[in-house]
Amino acid sequence: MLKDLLEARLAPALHAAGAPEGSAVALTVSTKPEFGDYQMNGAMGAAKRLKRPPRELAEAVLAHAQLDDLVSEASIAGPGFINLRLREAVLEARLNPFEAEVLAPRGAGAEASRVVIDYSSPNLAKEMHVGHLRSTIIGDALARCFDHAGWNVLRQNHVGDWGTQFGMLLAFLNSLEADDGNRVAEAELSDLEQFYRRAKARFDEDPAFAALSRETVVKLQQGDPACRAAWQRFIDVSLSHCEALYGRLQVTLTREHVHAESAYNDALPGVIETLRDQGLLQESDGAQCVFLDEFKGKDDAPLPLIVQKSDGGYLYATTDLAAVRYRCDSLEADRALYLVDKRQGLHFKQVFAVAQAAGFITRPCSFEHMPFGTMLGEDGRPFRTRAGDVIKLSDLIDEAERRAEALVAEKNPALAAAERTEIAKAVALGAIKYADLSKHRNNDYVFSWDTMLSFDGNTAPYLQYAYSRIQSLFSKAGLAPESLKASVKLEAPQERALALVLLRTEEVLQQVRDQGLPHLLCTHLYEVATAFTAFYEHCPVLSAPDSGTQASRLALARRCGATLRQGLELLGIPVVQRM
RNA sequence: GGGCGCGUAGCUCAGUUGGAUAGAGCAUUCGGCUACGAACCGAAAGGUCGGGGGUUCGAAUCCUCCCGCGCCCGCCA
Repeated sequence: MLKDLLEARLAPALHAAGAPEGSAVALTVSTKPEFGDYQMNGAMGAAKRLKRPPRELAEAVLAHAQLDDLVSEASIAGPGFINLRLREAVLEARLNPFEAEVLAPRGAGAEASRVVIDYSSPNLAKEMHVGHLRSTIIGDALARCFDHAGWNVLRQNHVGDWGTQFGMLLAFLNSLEADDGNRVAEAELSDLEQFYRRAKARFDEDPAFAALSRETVVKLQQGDPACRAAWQRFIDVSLSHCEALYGRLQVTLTREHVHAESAYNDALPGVIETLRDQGLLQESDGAQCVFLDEFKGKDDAPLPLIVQKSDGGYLYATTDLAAVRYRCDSLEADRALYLVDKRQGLHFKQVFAVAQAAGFITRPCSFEHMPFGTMLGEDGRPFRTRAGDVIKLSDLIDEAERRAEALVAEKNPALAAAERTEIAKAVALGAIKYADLSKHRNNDYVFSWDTMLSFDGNTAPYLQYAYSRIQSLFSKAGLAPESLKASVKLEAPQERALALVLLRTEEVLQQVRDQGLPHLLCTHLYEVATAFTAFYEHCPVLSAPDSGTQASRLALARRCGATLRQGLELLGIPVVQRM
């Protein structure tokens, strides 16, 4: 990375200039072009700690730094900024062997570690709805980013397949089958949402049925074979629904990534046992709880994590503790990321703390809740239909594809129907995902069809468009991008600016992995696309002044296209040749 | 009551962990196709970064106190 290259020279220089051990170089991208490419801010911070004039320390840093081969201009500005401008030759050298850096995964490199990513994790009792979108999309983008960097990624779809509502559903299923026979019941399951609603209605109206439901839960949990078989059938149908949606969304989750709640059933008594052995368990109002000093409730009262109900039943805290154990011991993860709604922040803080206290974390593994906010409608309230119902994911995708198709037809009427549909699907998918991924996940965000499908600004269609323009260059030139042998020679300022942005990609991906923030990649790709259009406006490619310039510009365009395609792919968004 | 998070341009959002004159995109106003894709580009205008105080060379960012909103806080997940 460019940044590493400079830091490797600046860190020793900062030290040699007298800065205390561990002083940050604080190298950042320059805020303005006149400040060069990168700026080092660390001299000022270090000077403060040394109580020395910052400019003087900055001068000492420059005196000690060996930068000549990398930097064409290094100057001190303001209170003690060090502004650096990289040599074109350095940029060119790193730009040209692009296949190795951009296209090929780094494989078992420096970061070859194992990361568990817990995402999507819908409840199988119901059909997937927009509430599952964020975890699914953000988690999948992160999984792709870690994959690309050579991590061993262990996707975990922690689906909800256990719990009280399954008693109700199974009881309802049984009653339908008693009435109508199996075939009809299968048909009923084709619309899970409606099935759930009907079961719930009966549960609320019919006390006998409610009682039956509760009995059914007990039978299920005791392992009654008939009950288990019906449950398994229900789960299979529900999982198939999920898989169909994952397919439409081009999400990389498959059945092998499913590690359901029920998979931890056998481990739950052991969790309680260990907690008891560790002396962490306390009974409170009949429930088994863990109280840790760091968690306080009202009036400094201790705040429990309840791990076993007074009736002996286990809770999701118990399951999550078992999952921590499994992910640490059996999966041998180095990091475990939980893409779960931010409302569960306290829950995970407690679970991770209890797991630590109980010794469940037996090896260095960082457990990280990656919270995200709620998807809101344009009225600022949680995104729902007019009637107040949750919006089914399948309906959302249908609507996006319908709108995208109309849009593509309007913008490019010349396209044949088949290609138009293909493009519309790519645009729809990009719109849905990018709308979500381009915002900081921690905040709630407002869902808007118009913003989403807009072709302007920081949107997926804009990026897809930039990519298709590059492809158009190559098809007009009548050559395949791979066949190009020329290397990039940077001359125009727009070429240089584009090169610089492209070479920042790895830095950005590093941040995405460190912080679990895919929106940083979105922002970066948008910068790539705008830098490309500036280049495209000012630097004729096909009608370049000479063949050398043309070849160089094509090589730069190719590199840019590869970065856009790769970047979008890491976000789970497809590109198209034409649109 | 306690805890967590949020509050930045009319709207939707960034802000690289304390750095230079706070940035984009929509929308608005103006300008650019006999131009490799105008599905584009350029320009203008738009701000007391919720408010006060503090820390220092320097604060949207850190500390503190208020205001407003959201969420969480013992047997749902």
